[in-house]
Amino acid sequence: MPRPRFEKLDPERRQAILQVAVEEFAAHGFEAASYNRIIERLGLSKGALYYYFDDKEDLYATVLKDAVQRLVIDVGDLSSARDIESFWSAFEDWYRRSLHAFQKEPQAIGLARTLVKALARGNAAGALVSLRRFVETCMKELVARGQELNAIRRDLPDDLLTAVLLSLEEGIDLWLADRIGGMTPREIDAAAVMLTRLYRRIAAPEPAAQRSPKKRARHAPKPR
Amino acid sequence: MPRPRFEKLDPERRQAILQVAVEEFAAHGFEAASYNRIIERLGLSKGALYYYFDDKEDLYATVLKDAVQRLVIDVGDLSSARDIESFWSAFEDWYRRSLHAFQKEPQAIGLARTLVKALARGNAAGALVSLRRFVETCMKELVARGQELNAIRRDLPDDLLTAVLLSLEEGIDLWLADRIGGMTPREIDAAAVMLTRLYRRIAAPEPAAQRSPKKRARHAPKPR
Amino acid sequence: MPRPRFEKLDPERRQAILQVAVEEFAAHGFEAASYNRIIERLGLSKGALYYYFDDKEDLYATVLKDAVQRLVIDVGDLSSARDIESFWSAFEDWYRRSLHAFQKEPQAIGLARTLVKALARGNAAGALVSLRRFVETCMKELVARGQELNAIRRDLPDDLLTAVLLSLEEGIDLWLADRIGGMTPREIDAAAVMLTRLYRRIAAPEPAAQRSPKKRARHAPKPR
Amino acid sequence: MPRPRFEKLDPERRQAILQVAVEEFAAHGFEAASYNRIIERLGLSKGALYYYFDDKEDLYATVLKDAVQRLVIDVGDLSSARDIESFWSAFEDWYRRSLHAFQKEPQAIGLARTLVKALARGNAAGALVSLRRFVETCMKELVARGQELNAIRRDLPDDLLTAVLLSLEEGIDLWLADRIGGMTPREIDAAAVMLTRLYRRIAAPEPAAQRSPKKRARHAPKPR
DNA sequence: GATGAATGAGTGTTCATTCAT
DNA sequence: AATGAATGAACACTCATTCAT
Repeated sequence: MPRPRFEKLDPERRQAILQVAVEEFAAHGFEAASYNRIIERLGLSKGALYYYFDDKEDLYATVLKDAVQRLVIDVGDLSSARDIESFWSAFEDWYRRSLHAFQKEPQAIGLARTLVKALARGNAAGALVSLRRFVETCMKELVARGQELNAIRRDLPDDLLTAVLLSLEEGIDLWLADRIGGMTPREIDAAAVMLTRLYRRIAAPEPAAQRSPKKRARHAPKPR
Repeated sequence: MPRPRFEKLDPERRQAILQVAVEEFAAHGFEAASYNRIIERLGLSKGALYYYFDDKEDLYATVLKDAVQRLVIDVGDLSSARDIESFWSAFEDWYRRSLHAFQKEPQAIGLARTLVKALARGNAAGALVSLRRFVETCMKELVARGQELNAIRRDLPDDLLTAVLLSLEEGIDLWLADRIGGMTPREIDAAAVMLTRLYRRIAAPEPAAQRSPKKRARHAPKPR
Repeated sequence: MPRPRFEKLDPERRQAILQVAVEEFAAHGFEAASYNRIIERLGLSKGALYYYFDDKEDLYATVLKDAVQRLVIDVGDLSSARDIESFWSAFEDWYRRSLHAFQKEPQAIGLARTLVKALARGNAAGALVSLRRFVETCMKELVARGQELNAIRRDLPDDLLTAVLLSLEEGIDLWLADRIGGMTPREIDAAAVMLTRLYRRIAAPEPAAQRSPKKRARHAPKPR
Repeated sequence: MPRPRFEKLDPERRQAILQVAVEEFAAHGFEAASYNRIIERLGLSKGALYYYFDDKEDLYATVLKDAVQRLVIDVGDLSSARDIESFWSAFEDWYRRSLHAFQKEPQAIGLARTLVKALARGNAAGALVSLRRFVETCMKELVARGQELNAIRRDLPDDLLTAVLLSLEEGIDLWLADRIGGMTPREIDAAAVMLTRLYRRIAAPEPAAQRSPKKRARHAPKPR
């Protein structure tokens, strides 16, 4: 399903194909992207791309997987965190490195924005399935680790927390897309701090236990 | 521009048309929705729908406007708030009433999710323009009022705050879409409280001034 | 065929209908003109125009006939001409008066341009037939009278002469359309003179007999 | 833009396509011609013609360019003319050769008639642009050369002269369309002479200087 | 007399995909 | 291994015209 002999292509050609595909998918999303347009822009024959990829979806999945591999490297460090602050500073560190990576290919941000929608499609039947599993796994591990350390709340339904974090990412990406290209390294560092705090705001546990119980009761009766 | 003689149709027929259109747009978003499919599912002839609507966009705008009128009633109460807590409790109240309204037609939540994307299209030239202006105005007034009362932060770039709030709404809608249909009134009340707190988390000002400055400095160096 | 009860309408309403129709046909020609657009712009019901006119073609024919009646008044004076010069000066006089008439409704020039093409259509089956006969008759009489007086050549096949004169009119109309609106009465008089001379150039007999016979023989052996 | 891989088709097939397209465009003009009808008459699938041509306009432009290349060969000889008579006899010579060429594919005359209208369309944005430039250049050079030699008048506004010459061509083409197919070579030679004289009548300078000034004044007061 | 809802074939164009070579 | 010609359903949208009321 993924891609049979695409791997054997010389890397240069391979990159060229992925590059054009990234642009198309980033600009229009999966559904509205045109396989034909990609082929045309690449200047290769109609059958050629079908020789490398089963499908529009297969190409999309490949593009995504490639981008993920290049950009979202080493999320794993988070597992070394030992308390709340070290968890979030590890997150911030990873996020900062990610932003720097993204700055080098800003159109990949557009790609990331399409991800959520594409994975949500019920018909993500083919090649996207494994990618979705991968993303979900990463997410779950990150959340689980955070919850272990009391860095991430437990009071929200799991899928709501997930949905909210993903959509937050989407909104941030939308905002970043137009700006990251023109940012200085300094500004990117600052953005990483600022945006991490956004994630933390959403994800952190209720302050209840740490503050006076009265106060919490006053303005935020517990859900459910 | 909006819709010429559609108003005069007997309400039953009118609702039937809007109902099918809502389903299509909610399921696929504006771009991917098929005017043809709507016609087909309604069982009427090709030109018939064009007799009522100028355009695919016109139909979409009509569907949206109709939904907005039925569902997003009286946001205005927020302006009566006098301090932070009354602002958020007014918000919560409005949100709860909205959720109850949405429960009666759960597919409208899908519609709402398409809104942001559709309005973002630069070419929202025709019938959507006034709707976009309306939504933007509402949003701005709400934020402005909140900031006046110190209920909403001022430290984020305006457009980032907007983007984040809108995407949060999208994520919540996605989560709600599958669930709201089966909720009891009680559960809806609880959800309103819980979700309002999510918005508040994102939107509230930094606690800095109210707490000991050291604490803030420890885990959240100010952005920029 | 022509139009059943359209005549009974109060003149104001009648003129309004014709006015809009003129604009549409002048702007797009018969084929590309849209009956629907005319109806829409008039703001009346779909069936209404079909109540007055059998057909798109019927409306077009009516519009033309009306314009002809208002604008091409009294060509008849030409028959009073007694020699070559008086023929052409009568022509010039008529042409000048026509131009002044056209200046008051410049869009009618656009209409005139569509005439030739529309009449040429083999399928001018319906209402256009009588109009075509009328135009042809006028033309024939004018040419016949001119030939009687030796003001118009006899050496060309009849239909070629006709075709050439009509197309000349078309070219001139095309040129006039953009300009006549902004002309002073003086300029219109001058244009009438200039343009009459164009028609005369094409239509006048070969100078042969009046000049030395050698010259003619040298460069223009008679056709057929 | 023009046509990508259409050139590589085996000439037979290529000609078949162009032939059908010529017929359609010649019969209806660009706007009213139906791309669908062409496809249908060719018996190929919907997308097939779009494989060869970007557009309806692209097909039309291709058809025109092809016809121009085969038919309007070597206008250039006119530049060798040294005086009035040699200018017009060169013109006549070129015209005769053109007519002989046209006789072999009489429907191309219908095509030529559509040319002017199509080029006049303001939106001749795409493939037609270069063709329009070519035609305009030819025309301008011809007129300029004629004026240099005093073979062509200078007393008319440029655009009027152009409009009149083009429309004359249109009228002549209309007349020729039905007849050229059945003409003998002899008749074609005669027609070339006759028609050249028509062009000359329109285009030649006023005889003023050669005759007594009184005479001219009598029947033709100068325009403007 | 007059309406206006309805028709359905038509327009040009794009789509992802297949398959004989 | 690779091509590129071909497909045909789908797209949004317009057309002149009809007919029950």
